[in-house]
Amino acid sequence: MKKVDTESRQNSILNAIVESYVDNATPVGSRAIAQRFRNTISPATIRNVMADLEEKGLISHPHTSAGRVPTDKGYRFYVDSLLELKHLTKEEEAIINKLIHQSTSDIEYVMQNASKAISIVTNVAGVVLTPRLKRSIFKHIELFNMDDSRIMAVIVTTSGFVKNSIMDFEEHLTGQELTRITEFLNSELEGVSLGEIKSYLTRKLLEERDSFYIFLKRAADILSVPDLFKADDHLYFDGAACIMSHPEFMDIKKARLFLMACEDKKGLLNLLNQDMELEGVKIHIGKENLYNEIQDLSIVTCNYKVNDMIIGAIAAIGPTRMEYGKVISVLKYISSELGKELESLG
Amino acid sequence: MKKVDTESRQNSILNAIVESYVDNATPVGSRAIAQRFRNTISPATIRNVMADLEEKGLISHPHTSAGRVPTDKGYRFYVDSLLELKHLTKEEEAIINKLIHQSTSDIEYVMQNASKAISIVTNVAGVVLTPRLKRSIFKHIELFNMDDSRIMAVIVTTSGFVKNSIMDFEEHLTGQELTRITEFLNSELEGVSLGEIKSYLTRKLLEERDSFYIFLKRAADILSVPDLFKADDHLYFDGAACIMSHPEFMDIKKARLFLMACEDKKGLLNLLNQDMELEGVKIHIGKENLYNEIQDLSIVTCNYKVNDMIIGAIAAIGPTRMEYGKVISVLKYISSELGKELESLG
DNA sequence: ATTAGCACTCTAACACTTAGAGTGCTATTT
DNA sequence: AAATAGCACTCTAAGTGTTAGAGTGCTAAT
Repeated sequence: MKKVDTESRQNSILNAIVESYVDNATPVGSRAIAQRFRNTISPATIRNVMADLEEKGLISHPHTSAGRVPTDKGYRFYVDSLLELKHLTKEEEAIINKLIHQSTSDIEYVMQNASKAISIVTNVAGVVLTPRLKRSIFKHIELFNMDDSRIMAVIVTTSGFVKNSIMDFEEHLTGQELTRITEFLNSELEGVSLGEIKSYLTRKLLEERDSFYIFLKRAADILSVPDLFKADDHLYFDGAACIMSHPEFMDIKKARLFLMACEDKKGLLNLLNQDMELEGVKIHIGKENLYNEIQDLSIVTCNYKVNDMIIGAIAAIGPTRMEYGKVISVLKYISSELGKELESLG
Repeated sequence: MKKVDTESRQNSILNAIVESYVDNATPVGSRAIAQRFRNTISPATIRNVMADLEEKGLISHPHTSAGRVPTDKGYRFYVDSLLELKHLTKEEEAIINKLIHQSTSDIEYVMQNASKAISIVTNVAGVVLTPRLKRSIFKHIELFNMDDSRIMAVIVTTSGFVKNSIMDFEEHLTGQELTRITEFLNSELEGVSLGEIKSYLTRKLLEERDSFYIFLKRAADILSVPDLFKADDHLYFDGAACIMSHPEFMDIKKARLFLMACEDKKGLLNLLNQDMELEGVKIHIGKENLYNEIQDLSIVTCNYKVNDMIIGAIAAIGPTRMEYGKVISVLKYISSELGKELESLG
């Protein structure tokens, strides 16, 4: 009899279990798996393998005599080693493109639609984090007096994002002075990321020692207003309703906990800000490593770029039982399309 | 025997039914009502009155032998004629104030917190519509060249709202020209609402016939960019999770429909924009007159003002069985606090 | 090493029963 | 005439059995 690689058979059976469970949301039995293998392996054999997988902690029994269900660890192994990406259909790409590439210059609208696109195509909730200002590249600044004691600054980034901030400023600057400072900053800061402006100007300050110093200092003071780079922490969310179509949320209690997690902007913000730094798609499964240890919830995140610069992140939130292969592909695709759209707006 | 006013007794019994049902979410029987009246009326009598109320369509039987439940029509009568406003507790006011009067100049944050305040205090979902630009009063404008073909306009309103828009403009204007136009607009438009700017300038145009005409025309052209007043259609939403604590959403199907209604930004936007025009609190009960006829959902809306000018709206969305008296008071209070906060930011 | 066979377990579904809450009607009281 | 007590009736929700079927784990056979 031909020798079978135990390891690889275990893997392919785990793979089958996960996929069957993701499809049907019902514990999967040995018979069902055997059928997936066109009965080339008997249910009894599969039961043995299942026992092994259970010992490894990759699957579990809800009750003595029910089928098997993947554990968090099982999903983890699946996404790390087994999973195959699923290509998007033409229709899905069309839906996404239609939503994202609207001919509008309204970034808010694009973001909102991106989150909607995620949720429609993946059938789980979609989240979009606005472009991080600190990561954005300076394009243009304009300063002007609002009244005697307040200056308004308008900063435009290469990704088309506009940030304005009103600041109190004790000493009144004349329009001329402001214009000079504006011109100076515009010529000086081109291509600098907003996050670096402060240190950039400080460095400049150290170099300069002549009459220019005071002038430069003033410009730095204006831009050091704390509020200027704050408040770009908006999350766009969509798909709360479609989440409810998953059978795991038959129990309202669970549905509620899920929604609470979705509404926890701070937690999501932290997670996205962290994940953003890492390349590619990141997956958080169940209790694994979430800020919030309560429920059967997975989050898949992916950053997006403008002109090859990481600038924000998008995510899908759903039950641990989700189509990871598809979700990953969708996020990658949307990330790329969103990046393109933002470039065109910039 | 003393003669009893049938009408007024019917009313007070309806009142008791509604309030009991709102409290307990369970069909209310004659015994329970009798107890509410400290048994000054017997259950049998109440049954007779209930039969009358049912004939009038104000209450109904879920099943032959269950208690009574208010119909949409019953709620309508209740809110129109019977309802007593409920005062907020000091604690509730404190929660609201803490959320709204943050010492931040970030309007987004204030709006988000206002929606959260609604949902926390009323235990239904809260919605806040951003200040309508068209209703806002012009305070300041700044125009500057982004590059050869694009001008950026930044408009500041008295409510502290800042709107910026980038527009393509065939003919290049020099910085000087732009500055002159800016100065002109600033002196000319003070106190005009953004919605009236267009007609205001058109009127001016008709009056003027001299060399100033071209100049004025140009200014009008710049401000007639369609995008400038668009895109202030953001809704802040909070409380999807807390909605799930209501027993009417035990059935996931209903929960889902409810969430779908909450996510229907367009529908809500329409409703809020309409209601905004009317003074005071507006209530939409059940199938009564909602854009969406599917479910047991009520929406209560209230506009808010800045400097006595109606400028936006807030709303509470929940099951028809909600504490109208409280919700109304809360919306009024939050509307007023939100207005104050915006004035202080302006 | 694999598989067939079989005893065993657990659930989900269905039928049946029952307690209790509530109604509506009628006769009685005030 | 209006209010109420009394009572038969209805319907639900909860509990109890029962059963079919899906699934397991073990052992013996291949």
